[in-house]
Amino acid sequence: MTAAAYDPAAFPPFAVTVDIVLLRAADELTTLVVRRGGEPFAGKLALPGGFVHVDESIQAAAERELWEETGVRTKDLRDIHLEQVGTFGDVDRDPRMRVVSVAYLALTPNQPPSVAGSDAAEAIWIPVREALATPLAFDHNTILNTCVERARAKLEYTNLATTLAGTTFTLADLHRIYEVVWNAQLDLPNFRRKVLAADGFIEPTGTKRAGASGGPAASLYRPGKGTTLIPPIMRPVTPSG
Amino acid sequence: MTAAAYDPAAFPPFAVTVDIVLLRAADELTTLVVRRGGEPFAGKLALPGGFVHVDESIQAAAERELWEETGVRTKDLRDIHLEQVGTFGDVDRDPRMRVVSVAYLALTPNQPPSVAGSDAAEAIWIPVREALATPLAFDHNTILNTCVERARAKLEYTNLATTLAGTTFTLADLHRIYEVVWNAQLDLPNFRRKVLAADGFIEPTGTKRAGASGGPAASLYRPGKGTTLIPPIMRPVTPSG
DNA sequence: GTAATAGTGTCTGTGAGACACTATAAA
DNA sequence: TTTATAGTGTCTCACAGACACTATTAC
Repeated sequence: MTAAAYDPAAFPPFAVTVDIVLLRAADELTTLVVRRGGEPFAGKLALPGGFVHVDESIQAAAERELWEETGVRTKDLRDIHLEQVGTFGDVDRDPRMRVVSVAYLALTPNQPPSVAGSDAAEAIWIPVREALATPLAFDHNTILNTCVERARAKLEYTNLATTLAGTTFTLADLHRIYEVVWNAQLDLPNFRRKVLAADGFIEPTGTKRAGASGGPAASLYRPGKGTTLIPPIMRPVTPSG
Repeated sequence: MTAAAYDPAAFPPFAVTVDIVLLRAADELTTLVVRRGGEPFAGKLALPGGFVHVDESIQAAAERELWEETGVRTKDLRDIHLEQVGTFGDVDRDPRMRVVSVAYLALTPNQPPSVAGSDAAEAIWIPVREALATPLAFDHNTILNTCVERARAKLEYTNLATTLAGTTFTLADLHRIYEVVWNAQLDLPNFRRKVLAADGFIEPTGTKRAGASGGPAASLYRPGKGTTLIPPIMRPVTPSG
């Protein structure tokens, strides 16, 4: 990084974009994609995203795009999770010019806010399984796969699952989220004990919520103050996801 | 990411760089820095790095810079570890223009290859502890800290430590590396059993190496085929690093 | 011999997983 | 009453950590 290299005429013309993998835990793990109008990859599904402005940080660009394209604001719902996952910069990933894309993982509760942004009319929720089986635009299959794997891994040792659960939730809700994201079965009694034993993971609200089809009302919890889970909740070996 | 946004006149002028955090486990965890000649931050220490060329991938740029600035080739020594950690893109991180930097973590054995690259004359190995206590150029303190934390975390559940150990090593060598990187004490007998029980972590070479000051000759091992450690080797709680 | 290191044995506490069981409420 | 869910109890196995102990080599 010598001073000479900073000659404005010398540096190569790069464009920098952000791409957002927004996930929610419906009946299965689901992500938001948009259908592309123009070339290249016209008609193909793509991750929501866009250019980083010259006067905003990359993180700010990710927040802005999340809002513009999906209607999700990071300030909503006691802070949506938005996390940088990696940067994808192969030479030919965009056929028209050199574009470096920074991928972000975003998580939202299963009751997503109204999708009302400017580009959001094109937004479609589809199962991750289905999206990965479809050829997406650019290298978005790789990006999606990387972000989903990150999300799965972080459920083990962080309280990220509470972001997918919302402001209040039952232990059965949280259990379902783990099963959906990991596509695995977890013993509910053991899960309860583990979660309750993990310091700072969740806090009791003192209220209860009646179930839909019989059974006692379940205690409601809210996310705890902690962020790392000690001990972690480990994925079953050989997950089928 | 609409087609109109691709107007060559419209996209903002970004420069993209890579910065390398190269670590080795000497008496303590040590990193390679360079002293800056020109402004800004003239005379300050900085991470080695440089511009991504327009015709090379970001990963390729990281490999090239690692070679040019530190003399380390990823092909050497059964593949030096080189891994993308994160991208730093605050608006004012470079006072002259908008520069987005992709940070890479590189690990090398304690016998570093001859530092013989073009810019390598300026390269200095200093303890990470010391580097973090020094104001480095740009946001390199943040980058260094992030990369070191990544390295520490990955020792838990990957065989990354073997990259710091070299082609052959004793269990005592590997033990020392964990203690140095984590700045913690680990019970050697238990460490031995854990490492030997982890499938694919290390393989016996069948040879032995005599110690420096007494004691029986120690068995030599080489890195195993596996990459993930099951079960993981957990850091002691409240590490002092 | 003494000192240092390689390597083994063994005990204890904790936690993961399996699963039986009780309690409560809707239909 | 039946069915579904909330929540508890308990047993077993595996492993982490502590630490005593033996074996081998340099000096």
